[in-house]
Amino acid sequence: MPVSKPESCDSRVIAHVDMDCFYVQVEQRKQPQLRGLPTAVVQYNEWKGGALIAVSYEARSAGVKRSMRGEEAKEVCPQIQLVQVPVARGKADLNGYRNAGSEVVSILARRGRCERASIDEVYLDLTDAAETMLAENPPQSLETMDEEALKSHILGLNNEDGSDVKENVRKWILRCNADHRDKLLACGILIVAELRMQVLKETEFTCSAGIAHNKMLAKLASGMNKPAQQTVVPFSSVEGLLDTLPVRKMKQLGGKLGTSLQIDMGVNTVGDLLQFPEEKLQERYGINTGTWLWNIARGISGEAVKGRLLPKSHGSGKTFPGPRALKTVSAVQHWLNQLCEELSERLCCDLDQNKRIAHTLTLHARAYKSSDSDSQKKFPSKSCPLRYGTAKIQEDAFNLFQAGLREYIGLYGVRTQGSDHSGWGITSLSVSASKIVPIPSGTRSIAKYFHGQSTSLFSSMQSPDNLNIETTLLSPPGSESYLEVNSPKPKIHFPGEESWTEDTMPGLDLQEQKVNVVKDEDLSCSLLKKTQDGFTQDISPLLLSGCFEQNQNKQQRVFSKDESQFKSEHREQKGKRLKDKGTSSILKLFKSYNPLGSSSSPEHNKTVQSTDAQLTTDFQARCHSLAELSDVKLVKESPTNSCSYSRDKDERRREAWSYKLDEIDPSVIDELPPAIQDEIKAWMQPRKRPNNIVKRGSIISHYFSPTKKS
DNA sequence: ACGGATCATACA
DNA sequence: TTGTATGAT
Repeated sequence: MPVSKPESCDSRVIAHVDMDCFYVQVEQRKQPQLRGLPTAVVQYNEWKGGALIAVSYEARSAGVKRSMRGEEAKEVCPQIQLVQVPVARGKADLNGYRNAGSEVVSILARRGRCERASIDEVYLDLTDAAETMLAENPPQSLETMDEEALKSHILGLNNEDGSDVKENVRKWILRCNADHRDKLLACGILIVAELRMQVLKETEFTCSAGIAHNKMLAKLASGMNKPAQQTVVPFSSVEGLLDTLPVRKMKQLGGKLGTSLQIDMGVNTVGDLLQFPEEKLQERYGINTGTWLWNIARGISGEAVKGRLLPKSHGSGKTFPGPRALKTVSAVQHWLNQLCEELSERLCCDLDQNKRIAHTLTLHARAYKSSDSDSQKKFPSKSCPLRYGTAKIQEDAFNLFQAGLREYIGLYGVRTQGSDHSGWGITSLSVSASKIVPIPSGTRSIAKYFHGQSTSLFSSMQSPDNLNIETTLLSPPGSESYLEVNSPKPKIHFPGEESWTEDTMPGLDLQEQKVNVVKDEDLSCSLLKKTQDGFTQDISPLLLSGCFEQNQNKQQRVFSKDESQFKSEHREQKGKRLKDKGTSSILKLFKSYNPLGSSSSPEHNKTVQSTDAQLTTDFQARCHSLAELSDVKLVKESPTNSCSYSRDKDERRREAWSYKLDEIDPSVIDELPPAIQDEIKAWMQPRKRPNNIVKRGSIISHYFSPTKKS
């Protein structure tokens, strides 16, 4: 599982920053009267007071532990304040925590490459910042030092009794005779201390950090002194640290691999690993894992800090434990609809804020069958191309579920028809969106060029007639749904499944179907909200014009053209772009290259036909997605969920932009038609000069301000 | 048949 | 590529 990578440089400065009981802090910021009190965040209050998912340090002192139930926590600590996770659509809603995590990331990313490792953790590569500081402003020259830096814990620094600990730390940091690596770490201490103070000042959240020469050690260190402290691992203390460290404390060794090391190899501490030759470990655990084990025993870990501030996938899921297992297909459909609503909303947020499009929709489910205890894991996950629009995602997810169900039932050769429903149930459902890529850079500016903003579009699109056109496509509940469910036109093909018919499609009991009405208020992109609020509409033109066009004349679509047609059409559009104001010429362009054709066709194949050698599949995929985007349904916004940050919205958006722009893959541009390339290059020109983020932001806002033309 | 909901990554 | 398994928080 773990893979060893060559150590790129043995004196990197890596930090791991971990928020302290993050969910609790988020809730305490919302309710400041909870600060300082023993507090826990709990979800699903129905059963035994709900499960604790975050516990404040005051509560921990009182003996409250994570994965206690709420009632249990009350027994141990009667004064404990239990705060429930927000619920939306009948499930836990973590958006508040995600957004709070984004606030933190945007601060921590200021001094070096930043990798968002989870909702409340990041890795930082501060090597460059530390080297720069060492060259220009070495710690030795410091006359004052932040209190926060002085509170650092430095592993291996012996604190003799009676000696002033902070004074020792100060001396260690200022030490002139330190080797280069220690000096770099000293700079890291100062940088991280400053970052943590900025986080506290700007978000009111405390965090802990580890500072070391690689990710593994930094991660290890960040957990050693919590909360609100930082720990440093100098090179000289690595051996002693690992020697007595239980293997399961090491990241990646907390599961089966760690257990195997203990049981099969008698390895209890990381130090115990040292006695095994590399070949022995490779022989037992494979070449990659073996090498990795041999390296980590020596404190070697070459894993790079990835520059990634955003998640690579979005998922929405829910479990239905035991008695709450879903027993009817329409119950499954109902919950799938809820999950897909949430997913769709988050995809819209991502598109709005980060200009990214997801390409793959995946459904995962778990099922149990009472007779077979092992049947839990076997429900297959299925995926398909992702089409934007809540109703489409719902439709596709449901089809994926049915496909999985057929396979699952086939696997067990079950043929229950109605009678034997009691042994069956779906115990978990989740939908996720992956393969998220940035929108090709030039497209937006070009689309913007083609149509000026038209605020009037909004009102027309929000008129009731334009809403819920697609909801009728969803099979209605009740008996009709039954038929639909049990003899579906297989929209997704699975090998070896051709022979299945409705006779062998028994499925779950349906007699107790509860009507699940597709709600009229759907959730929409915040881009609508923002524009209504008078905020910038910077990404709107492409989307809105696409939606507008779809609503105007849905049938008008063009399929399969070759590249010459693609190009000539582009030239044509470019020639008369002024006349095209209000229609989405660029979108037509992209649609014409949608290899899957119109989404109104129920058939979407799993395999993309890449017969067209002119364009790379990557570009085709992007065209496809852009075409699909035009089908986004526009509807009213739910008041419960806004995906914008709570503060400094505009500023953060701009920050997100400068980050994204840096990430544009130049090769993408090369794949565009020459004429478009020119436009993009002209557009990208100015931002090459400044290396300063503030300056860059202003340039970007110049180019993207809705009031100016590019 | 509860540690729930999300994420990431390696491997076949 | 898709689906599975593992691991972490």
